[in-house]
Amino acid sequence: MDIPPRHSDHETHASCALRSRGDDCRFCGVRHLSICQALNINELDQLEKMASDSVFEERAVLFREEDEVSSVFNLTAGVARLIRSLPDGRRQVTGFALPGDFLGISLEKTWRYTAEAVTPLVACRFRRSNFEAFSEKNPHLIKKMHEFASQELNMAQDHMVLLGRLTAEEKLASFLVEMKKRWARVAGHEPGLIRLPMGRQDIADYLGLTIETVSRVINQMQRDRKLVIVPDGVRFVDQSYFDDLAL
Amino acid sequence: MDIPPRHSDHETHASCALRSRGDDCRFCGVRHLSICQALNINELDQLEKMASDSVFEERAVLFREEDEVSSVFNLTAGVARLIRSLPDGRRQVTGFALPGDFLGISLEKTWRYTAEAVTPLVACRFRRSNFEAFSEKNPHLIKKMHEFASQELNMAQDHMVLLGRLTAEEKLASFLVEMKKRWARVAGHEPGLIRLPMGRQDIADYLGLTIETVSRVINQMQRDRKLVIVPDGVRFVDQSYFDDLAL
DNA sequence: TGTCAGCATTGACGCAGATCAAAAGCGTCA
DNA sequence: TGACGCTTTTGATCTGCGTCAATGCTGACA
Repeated sequence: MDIPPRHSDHETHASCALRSRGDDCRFCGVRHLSICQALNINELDQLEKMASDSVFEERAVLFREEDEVSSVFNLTAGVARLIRSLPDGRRQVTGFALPGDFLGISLEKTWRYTAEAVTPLVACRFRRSNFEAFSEKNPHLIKKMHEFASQELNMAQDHMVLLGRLTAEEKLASFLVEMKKRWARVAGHEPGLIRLPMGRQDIADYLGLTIETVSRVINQMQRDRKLVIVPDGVRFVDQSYFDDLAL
Repeated sequence: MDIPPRHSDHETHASCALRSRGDDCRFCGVRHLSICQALNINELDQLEKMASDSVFEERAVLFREEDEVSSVFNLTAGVARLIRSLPDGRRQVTGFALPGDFLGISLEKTWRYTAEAVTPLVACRFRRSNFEAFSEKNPHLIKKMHEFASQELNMAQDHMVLLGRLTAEEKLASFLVEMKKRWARVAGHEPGLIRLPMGRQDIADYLGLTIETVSRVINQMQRDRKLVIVPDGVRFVDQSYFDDLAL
């Protein structure tokens, strides 16, 4: 796969999501979002020596549920879906990983979910053994990882409320508001366009709905002039409608 | 509230669930289950000096969502429900805390859920500031807390699958199997009786169902000779039925 | 420029579980 | 012992979302 060159005209455009570490952590575009924020320049240098950039094309599998955790990843560009599957094929997307997100926070031996690239994707990769040894020597990195895990736990609990108690309309509204906030964090400002690189099926599996219901609800929102559907995302027309409905 | 005396005849009986630390962490009945397992005798001594036993009666609130985290808790006896509420009164029980569980693992400033005693309850209580200072000096405690948080994150992800993708019957089966496993861990052996100290409404709010559906499904299971309903719990008759259905 | 494959959308219909309502247990206390 | 309050159970009915099926859209490639 070819990595397109960097652009600066539009931070949130798909082709620009591919920013890599560029072999120097000091200039990493997602450092301030990632666990690396816990490290000083020296530690960053050390960590950098263990890192390698990994590139995945769309649909590529980063790792599978039950696989041994041989590497951990710091996402620098692109989007991944995190999936738990049932034996009969039912799927639950437990989350979407965005730039700055860390995969392997739990330091367990085997992965508990599958990660697949939703878009072309770049990740800063560490061998698990190296990373664990490094974190062992840097307690404030562990602390930071714990903070990240706590944050994830919060999001997981929010998601339980969504799955257990919200209507289809509320689920969609919450999802769109969540994506808006998360992209804002990545871009550093509120985006006009809410990028939705994942397909309707992924959204359905994230929200505990069917693809038909997702489609119906979003299109109804468009008919009701709450949003407009654009290629690769949506644009809010009536922000307060979403604020009122979202979790 | 009076704390009934200790019994030894039946570990899982309600009245015996009230075992406290007894002012000496070394003899704590839940040490091997709790984060304290990370500590050696010296550290345990130090921590003990900061601990105080807190007793809550049934229905008492340990803390509320949004409250400042002034204390953290190590549950030594009893059961608590952890609740997130929506403005309109809808509730999601995000979990049940059993002896050995730690409340406040995330070290955040405010609680993200409400905790209420389902049964009379004893918890080992630490002032947050003390506990945080202590953990700062004991990296392996942080590591252990991170392990516990990771474990919770796993359970949360399991629960997302349950909420998003399982049928009512599968949800109930999964819940009962989960409670059986958790009580087994606390008791140190597989209990014949699966204690369910929480009411039907709590179970419904945990599983994303209504109380009527919970009641119907459990009673149907009894009619189908899969289990028998007894005071304060259930007893499996057809274990393989549950193993097949559960997540 | 046409064909094809993979989504997404739309419509008709069905059903699992919600809602509404009533009755039955069951522990507490006078 | 009986009355009260709370929880659970059961029944009847409704409905939000799933299921099934067809059609439309878009981008890739010949």
